[in-house]
Amino acid sequence: MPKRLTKRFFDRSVHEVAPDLIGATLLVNGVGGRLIEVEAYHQTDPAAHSFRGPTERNAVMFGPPGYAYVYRSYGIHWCLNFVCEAKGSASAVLIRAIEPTVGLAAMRRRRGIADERLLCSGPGRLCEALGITRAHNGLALDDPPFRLLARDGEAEVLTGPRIGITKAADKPWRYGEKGSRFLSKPFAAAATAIY
DNA sequence: TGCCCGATTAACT
DNA sequence: GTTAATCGGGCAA
Repeated sequence: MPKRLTKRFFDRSVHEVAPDLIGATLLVNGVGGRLIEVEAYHQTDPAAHSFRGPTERNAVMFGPPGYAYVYRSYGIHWCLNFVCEAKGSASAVLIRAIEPTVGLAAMRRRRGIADERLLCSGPGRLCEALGITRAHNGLALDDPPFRLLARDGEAEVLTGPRIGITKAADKPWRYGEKGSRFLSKPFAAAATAIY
């Protein structure tokens, strides 16, 4: 049986946690799937919400690791992050894509579409499919409604530039499963492979 | 206070 | 390829 991820798993550099999450299973109230694509953000990173210090929105990022940071994107969508590293380092992993495996009917109903590939491929889309809202901000990742299971075996992970940012756009802090059709965008052919 | 810009998405031309 | 939807934060006035 796959191992549950605890708060200790997240108490490491965000750049170690991010690739380790690829292939792990995320369920919210029993609905979800396999993590396919994530991005790392750190307080020293100009693209991070925490870069300019704590605000009401990003307060969870400044707390202990192993908790969910959920924020409103473009005033419309929700986006889910996992807080990493020791309290105060204000780093987090943005969850960008999931391969839906459990609760397909619930996800299709929430998204209003049938196409499996588009159910959870994108940070806003997966939050809609999993029913994630502001109510999940600050909740522990090792307790219900969350359920996180370590990946079973190895994964081929690619890295490349993050999506949709203008600051620090050159940093290769996007991580994703090689060849997955559930990526929000494919990786460049020259993307570095790590395991 | 007002204005601009986003870690986005779907529906346009 | 372009644009609307819509809200929190940053910053100028």
